[in-house]
Amino acid sequence: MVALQSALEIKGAMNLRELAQLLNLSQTTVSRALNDYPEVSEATRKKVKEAAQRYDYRPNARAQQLATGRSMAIGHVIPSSSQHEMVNVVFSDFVAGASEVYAQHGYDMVVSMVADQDEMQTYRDIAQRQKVDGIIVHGPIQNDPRIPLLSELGIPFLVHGRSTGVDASYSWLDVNNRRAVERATSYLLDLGHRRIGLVNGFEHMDFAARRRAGYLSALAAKGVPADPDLMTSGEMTEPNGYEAACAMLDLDEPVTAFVSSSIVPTLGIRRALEDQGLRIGSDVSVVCYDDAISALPNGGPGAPTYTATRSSVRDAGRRCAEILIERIGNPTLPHVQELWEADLVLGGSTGVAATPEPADR
Amino acid sequence: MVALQSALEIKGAMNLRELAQLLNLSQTTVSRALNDYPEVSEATRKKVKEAAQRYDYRPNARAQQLATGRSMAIGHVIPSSSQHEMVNVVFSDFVAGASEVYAQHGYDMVVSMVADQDEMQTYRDIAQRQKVDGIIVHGPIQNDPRIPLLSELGIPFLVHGRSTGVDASYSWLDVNNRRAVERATSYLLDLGHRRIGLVNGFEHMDFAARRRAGYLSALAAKGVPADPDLMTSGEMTEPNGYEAACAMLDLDEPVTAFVSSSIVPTLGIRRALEDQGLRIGSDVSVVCYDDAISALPNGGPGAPTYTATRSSVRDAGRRCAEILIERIGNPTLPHVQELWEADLVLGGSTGVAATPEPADR
DNA sequence: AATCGGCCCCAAAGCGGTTTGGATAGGGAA
DNA sequence: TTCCCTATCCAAACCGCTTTGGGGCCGATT
Repeated sequence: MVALQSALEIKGAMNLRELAQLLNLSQTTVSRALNDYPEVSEATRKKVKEAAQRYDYRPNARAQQLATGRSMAIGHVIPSSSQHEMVNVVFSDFVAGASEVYAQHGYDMVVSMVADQDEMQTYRDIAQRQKVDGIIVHGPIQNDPRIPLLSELGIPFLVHGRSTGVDASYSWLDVNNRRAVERATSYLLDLGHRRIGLVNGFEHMDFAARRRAGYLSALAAKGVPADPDLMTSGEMTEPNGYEAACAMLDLDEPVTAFVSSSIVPTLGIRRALEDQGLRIGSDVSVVCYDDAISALPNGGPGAPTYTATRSSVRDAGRRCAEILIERIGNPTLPHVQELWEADLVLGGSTGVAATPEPADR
Repeated sequence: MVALQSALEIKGAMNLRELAQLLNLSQTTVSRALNDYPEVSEATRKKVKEAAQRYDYRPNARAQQLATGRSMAIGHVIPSSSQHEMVNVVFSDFVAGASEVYAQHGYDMVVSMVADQDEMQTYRDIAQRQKVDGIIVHGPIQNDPRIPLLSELGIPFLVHGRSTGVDASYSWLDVNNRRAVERATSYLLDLGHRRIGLVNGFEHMDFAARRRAGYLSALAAKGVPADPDLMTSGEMTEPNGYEAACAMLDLDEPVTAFVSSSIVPTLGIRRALEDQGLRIGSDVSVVCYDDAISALPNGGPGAPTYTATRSSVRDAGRRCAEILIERIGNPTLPHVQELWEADLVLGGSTGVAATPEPADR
């Protein structure tokens, strides 16, 4: 006893065998007592749990994982190409939501950021080496090869977003990006705007392509021709928003309104407008896609709230985690496909078009 | 052979025993061949590696972890209290840097976001259950209890930042926050500013306390009294920057310059200045602490580059990962303590004080 | 020819849990 | 009293890999 005590002090950790020995019980019984199996008497269970508490016994996770066949971890692979798109700001809020749910269910989150060319290999590795029990796929592109790969590998996964062009059925959670931007654009058209600039993310990304489609569809519905000069796509950064806005404001027929893909490039758009002495809302309207990021909220004290299509990426993270955990528990469940509608929140950044005359060149 | 083939197709994965059987070799030999042990002939090694390749064999990570006693993973625990401080923007860039290095060394990154009251338990759990081989401590506060805890648990760890008040020696990497802000403040004083506002993060965070100390020290050196009205601390968000700036601009003796803790609140400061029709650089000077965040770079096309103390948080992430991995390899190494100096980059956001008269009340 | 030392390879024992297939004892039914 | 059943516990197998401690085999040494 004393020997064990001091061994404990030295080792700092204790294993099941030692604990069982200490209690004069078998490992089986101790394990069952701790895991609330019924074939242990209440008296014994109590004794065991008390001892576990006193000696601060915690089962070795690695051994547990091997024995149970579960890793109790969920993988997030982030391609480094989409670092600017994903990693910053948006991704971290998503992760915050997801990990909340993971913690509740005892899951860990393993994040790999990986170079593009290694990406498929990384998925293979993660799945076949059984590092995780499930995977969340971020930033799907059109015809995303990761989806058939993961289906083939047979590991539960969930796509945050969707991938047009992928035939197979899979689980996903997406915001209706097309509809959101369609409504935003429509709204601007209703206000009389005819020169509406789209500051989009990279359009090989599925969400960006859908947003573009929504933009075009709204224009088409009102019979307004699309103008390539009014559509840009690129990294969703502040400087990119600025440059795009400058270019569109310098056109012969400048834009009178913007649809922006995120609050971050919108900061750049605002800066461009200020440079030209234009006022948001009255001179030029801006609608942005608002992911409800905590560090950069839309609105707040004294801030002009942007008219925005809003959908919380943190909530999405939470829900994605829930769905995936459920699928891990029962992989034969039919695929979950959730399409969220974004709110269109009216703010002070939009107003009727200043010069309604369509300026016949 | 044919039977094994089809079994492979069904299972999707193959284990060492099966591979060994297929090759008419023992598991020992196969394992040694794959892991480049010398006691295997080149011919055999070649055969084994080819077979492994052909059957796409990958060792089960869980079994490997149990057998080797290493998890090949590094833990990051982020207290949810500092979500706004850490998780967003800054944290994700740090992680991007770190995971680059992890990938090179075959380590995985496990991230836990956890409620404050559970934090210590989480560390205990992670360490004793051996989920990871090392831990990076984020957002140290003054007298941070995590440091003695982790020392006691005997798991290699590295603090990003430092913790004043902790006696024991430990490994850390920090930026000289005090010096950086001291220099920034000094610079503003040299330009003739006497009413300099400090928009700081929460000052129980160690880095924020040090920055305040640097601010105060610069004032003291020039004999300028500190004014509590000119010092705020809080979340490093846009709205907070705005509110702090507004309050300081509304004082009887308003500020003529700001020292800001991050690019994010600086966005709010800029907004406050615009509201009052004040121009950055000429009317009011701003120096900010720039973590070189990719989505919100300082400067860029057409952007006024802020005068800033700059230090890349992504580089810090990279270096932290390197140090920790080294410590994991050899835990008896003396503690590494790296203090980085931040650059003071001059930009367009600072200028001589507009009204040099100290306004004797 | 007998011994020795490398070189290759193998069987088996871990790693630290969970889970299977009994064994034992005590209580109730016949 | 005898028999059976249930409640409780245990020894051993197992998860899939690494690593220890040999054991042949072969050419070289004496």
